[in-house]
Amino acid sequence: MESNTHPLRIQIEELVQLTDKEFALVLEHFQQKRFKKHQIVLHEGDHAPFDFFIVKGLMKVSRIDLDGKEHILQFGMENWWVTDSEAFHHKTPSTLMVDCLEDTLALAITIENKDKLCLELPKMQYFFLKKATNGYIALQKRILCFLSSDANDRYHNLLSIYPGLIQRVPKAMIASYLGVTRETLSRLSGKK
Amino acid sequence: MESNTHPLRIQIEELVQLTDKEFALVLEHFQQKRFKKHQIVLHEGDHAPFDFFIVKGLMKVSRIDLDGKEHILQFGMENWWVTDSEAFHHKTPSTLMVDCLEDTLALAITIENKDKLCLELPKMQYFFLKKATNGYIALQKRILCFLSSDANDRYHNLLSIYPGLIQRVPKAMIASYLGVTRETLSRLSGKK
DNA sequence: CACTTTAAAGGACATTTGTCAAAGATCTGA
DNA sequence: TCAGATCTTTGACAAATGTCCTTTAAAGTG
Repeated sequence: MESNTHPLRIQIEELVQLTDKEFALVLEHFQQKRFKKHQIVLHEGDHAPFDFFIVKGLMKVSRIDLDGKEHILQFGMENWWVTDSEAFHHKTPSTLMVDCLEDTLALAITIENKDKLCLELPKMQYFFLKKATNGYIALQKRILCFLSSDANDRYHNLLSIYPGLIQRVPKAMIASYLGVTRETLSRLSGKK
Repeated sequence: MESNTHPLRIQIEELVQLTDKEFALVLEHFQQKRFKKHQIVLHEGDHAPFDFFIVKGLMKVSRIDLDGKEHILQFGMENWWVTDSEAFHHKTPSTLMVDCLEDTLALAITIENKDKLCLELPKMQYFFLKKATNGYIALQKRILCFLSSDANDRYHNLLSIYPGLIQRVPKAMIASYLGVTRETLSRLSGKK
């Protein structure tokens, strides 16, 4: 892949500029991973050795509750970062499951390499700080959506956050992300 | 206040060690602010010039929706950080309101001083990165709570996140934080 | 202390959402 | 292409929650 058009480089350079050499250094800290559709990337209870930058494909992060119902915390498509954040950063057993909804190509980084990269290239610590801050803001918005919007509004909000997702994911999973049953989501479809 | 027992220093030193001189430098980037109960610290639509570290007192962050209903995104008591994150970091007009539930003493930092401090003292950038990451993890947990728990579970979850809050805040506000009406919360009180 | 405001709880009823069941539609792999 | 699996929609009913209202208690104010 041409370095200048590498999706990871494009994302980083939205926040900080890198030389070719610096980006090469960044890439050295990642390993490329391929997963097949339906493959489980992280089992609940396991340690989470990687944070994944998705180059191509689609993953989901979810939890199965005591009644066997799946609750979807996050979808990850191209250019999204996906992991169990708590397990990854705190080295605790994962409470979430990560699996693939499509064949997926990802760049994987360990917490050790992430810390090392931040020390070697302080720009990258700035990059990760901005990404964490923006992630925090995005989750605040999702919470406000739970507080103030009904399922219909949340559905339309989802469409704007994940353009194209609706064509790639069963509606039952969309419902799970929204916190309603598939029946409720189905009844919503009639409404604007 | 004795420097070694300053609440801000205690919080920072949970993640990075500081010399007396370094902590003095940190403090130089903040200004002390006092607010009275019911005082509005940030009006919706205004710019958010400060992130507040609460030394003493209690604030809330909320939004009033089109029907006039208040939705509470966050409470901030001692040692919590409070602002409209999006408005503060992106310098956009605030979409949230911040006000005081008690007389409050806070340390206020501007985004310019925060950036400057991170450059002067890279440890502090690391500190803010860890805080942002932990904040992200906490919000993920709150979202999972919305997805998988009923209001009763969310209520007990709130009690564990904000010990002592229940004694300081009207139940109607607790209900607003949980995303239910005060009547529903009242019915819950009977259940374990 | 008296007075006003605010908070809490509960009842009655309407609305929303979940649950369970069934049927049709779509996708998928041999 | 066919047959099984998965997905989506719909209906009937139950459960949860919201809305509106009243009553009582508690807190704040002059």
